[in-house]
Amino acid sequence: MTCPEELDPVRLLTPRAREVLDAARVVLERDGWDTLTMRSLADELGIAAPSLYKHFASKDALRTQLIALALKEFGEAVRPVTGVAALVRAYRDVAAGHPQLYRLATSGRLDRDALPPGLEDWSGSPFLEATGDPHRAQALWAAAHGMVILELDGRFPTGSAPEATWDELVTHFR
Amino acid sequence: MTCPEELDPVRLLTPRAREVLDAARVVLERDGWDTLTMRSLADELGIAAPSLYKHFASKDALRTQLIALALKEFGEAVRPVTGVAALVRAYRDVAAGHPQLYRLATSGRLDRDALPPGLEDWSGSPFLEATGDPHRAQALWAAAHGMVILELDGRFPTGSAPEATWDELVTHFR
DNA sequence: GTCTATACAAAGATAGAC
DNA sequence: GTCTATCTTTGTATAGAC
Repeated sequence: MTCPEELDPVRLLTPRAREVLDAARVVLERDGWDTLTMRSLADELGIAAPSLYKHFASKDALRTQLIALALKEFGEAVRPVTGVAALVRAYRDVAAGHPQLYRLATSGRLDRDALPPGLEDWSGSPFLEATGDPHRAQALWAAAHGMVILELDGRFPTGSAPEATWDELVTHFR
Repeated sequence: MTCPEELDPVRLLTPRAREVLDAARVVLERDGWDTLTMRSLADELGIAAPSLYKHFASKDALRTQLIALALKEFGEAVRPVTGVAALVRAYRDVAAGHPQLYRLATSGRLDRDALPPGLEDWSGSPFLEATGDPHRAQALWAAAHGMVILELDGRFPTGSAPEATWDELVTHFR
């Protein structure tokens, strides 16, 4: 289930810029955002660092594109499912599959003006559809995010949250 | 309600090191961790940056002390309350009162070997007491953390989570 | 415990040629 | 679109005197 054409953040990029973006994802997942440098990204592509500035004006512009791409893909990943339990399961899985991208897209302030208008809402709308109520949707999303991010950061004493904890969460919202 | 003496991370610091730590909190809340530098911290104290290394071996050592201090203080803040609703309320309030310290203490990996043994568990134990079950406690903590961190980061469309969303969360766990 | 001076490293970004 | 060369800034940390 793909996102509407007008929300697709990649649609205005040149082919080469998309290649750069793809390489950035690889480096991001390998190293994390803080240690992704314009140099390491250039190395991944086999070019010199200054060449990147022909495709993205700054590292921050690249970051914005990655976040927009994440909103699109995460939204697409959870959209096909039905019901709270399946939604939470899909949300957890897609985050676990792209941990650094998830972290980048969901942590810290968000520069909404730099995103395609409507993309953020579209990305979160599956929670509204699954719960049928805005506040319930927000609470479920926040709870799922809390579980995911604590699990990614290894914050649960056992190392990762037991299935029983996830089950507990789903039960409360069903 | 204070934490047990043997868990207090400050107990081994010199008086001057505590002053440095206090100044670090001020700078942290003002600027955030990423832009807290040894120079800005020294400026706050009115001394030269290299002088700080007489009190803390590295910036990372300072970070560890701040995190330990946060676990202690957050644990103390929520301990006196009784019941899920009051716990969640207290948790939200203490985080909102020290947003940067909360972020530092709860985001990213945690170097558990550098903390006083037992402090992390002690800090989280109010959730166990309020719910009476380990998985339920974990789920409630994760949900509360998700709400708090998304609120601190301005991730809810309205800017902060509506009271109705917090109420929704509490209702599910009561 | 504080200072000055300085080393050392890393990162973002620009200029201008090809 | 890519290169080389370079600028500029910033930050952690050490050495050694006072």
